[in-house]
Amino acid sequence: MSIASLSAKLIRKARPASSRSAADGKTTSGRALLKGQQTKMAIVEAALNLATQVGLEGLSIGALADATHMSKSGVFAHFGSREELQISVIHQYFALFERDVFDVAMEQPRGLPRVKALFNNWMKLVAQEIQAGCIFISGAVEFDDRPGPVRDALAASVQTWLAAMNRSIVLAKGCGHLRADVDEEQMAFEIHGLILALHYEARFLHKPGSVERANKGFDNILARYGASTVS
Amino acid sequence: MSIASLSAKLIRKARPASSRSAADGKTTSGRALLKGQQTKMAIVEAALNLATQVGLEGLSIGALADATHMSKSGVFAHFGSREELQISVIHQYFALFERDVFDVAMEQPRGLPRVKALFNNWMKLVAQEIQAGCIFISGAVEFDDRPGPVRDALAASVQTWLAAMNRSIVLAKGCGHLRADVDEEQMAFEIHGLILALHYEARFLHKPGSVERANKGFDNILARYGASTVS
DNA sequence: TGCAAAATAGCACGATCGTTCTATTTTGTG
DNA sequence: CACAAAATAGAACGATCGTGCTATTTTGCA
Repeated sequence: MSIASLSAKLIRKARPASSRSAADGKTTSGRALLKGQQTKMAIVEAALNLATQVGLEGLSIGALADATHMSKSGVFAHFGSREELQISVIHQYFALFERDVFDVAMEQPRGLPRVKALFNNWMKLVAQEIQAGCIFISGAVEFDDRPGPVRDALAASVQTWLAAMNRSIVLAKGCGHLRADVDEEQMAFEIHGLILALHYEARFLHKPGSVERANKGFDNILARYGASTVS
Repeated sequence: MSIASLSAKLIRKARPASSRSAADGKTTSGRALLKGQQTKMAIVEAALNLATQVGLEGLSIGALADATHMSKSGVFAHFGSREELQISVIHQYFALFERDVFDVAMEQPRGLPRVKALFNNWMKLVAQEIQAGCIFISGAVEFDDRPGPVRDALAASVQTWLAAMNRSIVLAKGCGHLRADVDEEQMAFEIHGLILALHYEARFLHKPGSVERANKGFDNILARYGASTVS
């Protein structure tokens, strides 16, 4: 099940290759990819690596050409514009997020276990991004004042993910794992804040113990919103 | 009293003019400024306005020259390099932060009232920055992977402010306004998260009700950390 | 295997950037 | 008022950027 089941086709449009098989040149249906699509996937992957370091705005076609040992025009031809490249990177990151954070958590039963799993996976990703940067966070700053298709794609991805997080909280409340008077939006807001504070203090300020503080903050939130005695 | 009393001379170095009088051409000592320093202040002010919209990295000397009706080289001569311009903007923003957030709050008695005032002023600034952007937040993303003097100046400013916030919490604990077992760093971390979530959800996602949620989050934090019955 | 089509490279363009150098104007002061 | 110094303008530089155009190479299929 994908996050997009919440708001179908919001994200996935005209994405030719599956998001699962990363670089083996096969789709989920097993059909071999054309050479062009294969290298395009490799380019997008390299672009994502680059963007996590320099941001979506810092992503340049020249640097990407060097990283992939291709010519500028060779890279460019796959996208037709820099904006399209940025959007591809956003979709790629969304797919990664879906796989590493969402899908794994969905194996947990609905309710508090799933909420916890979503948070923990999210934490795990952001914690490893202390070295690499999260384009959902850096992109928000880069495009908050810049309307256009890139901003739209980014906002749609983020909103889809936040909606998924929200929905898991609603389900947990429905299961009786959270207090009946819980404001789900409020709880999601506070959790989001913990992630952002972790990213800020660990990645920018290099403050030690940030991961522990984010985890402790989540415990505090659960203690406030959780129904009496749930582990 | 200035924030810098916490870590003296960490921020202020070789800042020729006072940060108080913004554009009247007088220093606090009353001595008239030379024309050059006057226009430099005007440039920095315009640069800050620009930077809140396009970020420190998006700040270009050409655009700044247009905004101030000057020539590129005329603007440039005041700083000698773009980095120095960026650092000037950071110092200017820090001064604004000090005046609007810190100094006003210091009029409150130490303890919970001062902590609340610091948060409320901070909120007020970030809330109005929903339209304009906060360079302490955007700058963190832009320079988290880019070592150098600009990053150093930014990190020093932010750390000075966060230390001030932290100190006010320590004092509140000392006053008995907070529970004796409060982890001040943890509390500051969670508050920082609320501000960051507000900036993210309101400015980037345009989600309504974010200000209220940040305020509610602060109430929740106080409810958890506050000593029994304090208004 | 041959051939059209797809993929990639090479090159050049206009624009914008930070910066430098030199000339001109403006300022402050003896 | 005069004159040195400070402030500003103007033009040009090398670099980098996204992008378009045209060859050349590579691919996949009949």
